[in-house]
Amino acid sequence: MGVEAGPAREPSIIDVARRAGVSHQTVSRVLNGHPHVREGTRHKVLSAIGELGYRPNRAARALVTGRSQVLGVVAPRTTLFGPVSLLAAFEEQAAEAGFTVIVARLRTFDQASTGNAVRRLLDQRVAGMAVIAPVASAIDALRELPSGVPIVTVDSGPDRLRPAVNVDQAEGARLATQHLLDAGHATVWHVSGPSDWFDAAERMAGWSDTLRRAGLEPPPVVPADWTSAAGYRAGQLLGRMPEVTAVFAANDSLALGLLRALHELGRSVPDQVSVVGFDDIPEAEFLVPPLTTVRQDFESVARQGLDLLLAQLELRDGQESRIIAPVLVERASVAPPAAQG
Amino acid sequence: MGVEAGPAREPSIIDVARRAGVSHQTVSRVLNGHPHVREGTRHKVLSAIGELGYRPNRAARALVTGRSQVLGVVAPRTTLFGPVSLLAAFEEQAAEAGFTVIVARLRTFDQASTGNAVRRLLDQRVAGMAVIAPVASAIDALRELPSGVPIVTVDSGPDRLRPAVNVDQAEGARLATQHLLDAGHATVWHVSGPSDWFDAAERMAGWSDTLRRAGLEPPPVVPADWTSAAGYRAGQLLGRMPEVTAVFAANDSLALGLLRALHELGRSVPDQVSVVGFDDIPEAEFLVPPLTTVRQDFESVARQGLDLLLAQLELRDGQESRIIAPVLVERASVAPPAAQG
DNA sequence: GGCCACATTGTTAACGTCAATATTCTCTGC
DNA sequence: GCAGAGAATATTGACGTTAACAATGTGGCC
Repeated sequence: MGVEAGPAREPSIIDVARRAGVSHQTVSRVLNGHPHVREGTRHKVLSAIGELGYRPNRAARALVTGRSQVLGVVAPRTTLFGPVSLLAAFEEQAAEAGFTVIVARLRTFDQASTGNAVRRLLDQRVAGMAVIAPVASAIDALRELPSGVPIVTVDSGPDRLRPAVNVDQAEGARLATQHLLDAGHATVWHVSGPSDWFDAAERMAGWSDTLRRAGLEPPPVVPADWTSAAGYRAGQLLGRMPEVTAVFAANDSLALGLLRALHELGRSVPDQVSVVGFDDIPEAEFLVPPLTTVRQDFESVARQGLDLLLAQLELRDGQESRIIAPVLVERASVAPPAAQG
Repeated sequence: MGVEAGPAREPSIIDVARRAGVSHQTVSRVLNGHPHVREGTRHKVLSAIGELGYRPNRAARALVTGRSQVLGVVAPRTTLFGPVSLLAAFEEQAAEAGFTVIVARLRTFDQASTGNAVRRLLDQRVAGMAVIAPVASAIDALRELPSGVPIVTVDSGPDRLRPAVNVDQAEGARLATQHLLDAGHATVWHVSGPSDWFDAAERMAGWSDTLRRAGLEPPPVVPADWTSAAGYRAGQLLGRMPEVTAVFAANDSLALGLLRALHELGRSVPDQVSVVGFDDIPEAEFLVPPLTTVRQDFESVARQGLDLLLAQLELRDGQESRIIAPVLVERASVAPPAAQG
């Protein structure tokens, strides 16, 4: 049957054309769903493709069209629940929309690393970029960069220059703080995230605004980072202050460390101290006590971010920034303050 | 100065050549570090590259060479600490080695989804693939697939057919179990992960082997998945059994749920019940009590996995499977059994 | 039955790069 | 100062695809 024993080159559009008895351009038309292909012809081509196990060469396609079906994502190199969830959701949804995703990981958010990450993605000729860089300096670095491609910032704070998708962090903080006030607490203390993170700043702002709006002067913030260790230290501090009856922790890991410190100090939660976290990590429900917290819908953030990016790519409408509302998840770590302060 | 107002086409190797006053092939030689380029020429080319902001077109390069600097990873679509850490480490190290990584996420591990994921990566003409699919069925699916490219399985169990990198899960379980026995417990109970996961099976095997080697018949396994919810349910069961004084949980999330249940049942940890987890999630140290657990070095797993893959790509030595030893992290959740059982 | 419109197919020329093959320098040795 | 051997550079031709354009077929209408 004239079988050549070649070095197993992958079949090309030409091989398919030969087998189907048409020109390679007709194959291309079938591949790209162009009109004006007779049904019988289309069928012949399709079966040739099947028999040969042909798969289009994306490099060749990208070369000739100058476009790629690749999206880049800049994401922090961390195992924090928020960024991880968001990234996974974005990757999954981009794949469903037919895009390939490449990720540039960021260990630090300084100008140089951010610039390098973006350049790496640009080197890959990505069609567009989503930036998950929840730190102001990283977003600033973007400003300096000659982009050339559409960029969306996701969960990285509002941006006057680019479309952005964000969870309303301040609103989440408001929900948490107000919930504690509504339970009857005289005021609410706050253990904050690292101050250069946008979410941390917004949560802090939402917290203090809520207090002020209730006619209260916010107590001093306990600064921390996102770790349980920092939460533990904060708890050792706050737990020794009898006037502290309600604490809003900037995320669930902090709250977890806080709970441990309060426990060690013999301060019962929620009887003596109420605690609210942020994120709703899968473990939150099973802490002692089950943690009241604020949930962010990362699926939705990812979907909106992708949609925003695609809107830019396709030059269609819907390029305005979007805000996602968080939601309070009530569990057992909040109660009215004990009668005797 | 003869500036053309074109549609801002990206500069090509030809533009660089023109600017440097050499042929495009010379530019190519400089780009690829070939010998026989005069120092002065190299310098001219390099500055032309800088002035033009030229970046090589990878699509063109991939097209002509038939190779790509892209690695594919199949990874579960989850926020579990283990897979997430491993994936992040692999991505980072691959990037350092000059490779681009694309990830195919797996929601379920059945033959069909695994096949699709692999095919998606193959469509992208990846040079090699790392598979993080800690479930037997997924690894089986690989066997059916015409690969064409080197594949390494990582943290997915030993594989007779392919090189693999794994943490010695059984050894980790042995460390945990033996540690509890050494503390004086009569036996050790086990809350297992989902039985189709390789790690879960190995940890169970390591646990029961250790008991048998100590002359003990393993008590019934409490089956669970990886979630805190399942750990909580297991704890409600085990906590009611006075003879249970030591529990090895297949991961830290399970242990966390377990701790809550024990706490609710008034069983003190570690005074009445000792608990050991697995993974050493960042929160483990701040649970009540701080959790003794087994740490896996995912950085190292990723490094070995990448190295194994590159060894195959470059047809060099070092293609044998590798095993990474886990390590016991002692904290406060283990103590000798109470005097009165 | 001839002509026109349009549907269908084919042909040719890029896209940017590297490999293979020429060509032109630049020495070295005598 | 000329041959010959390399070194250094240039020229040409793929790679697999799509776009632009050219060519052919097909039917309807008068």
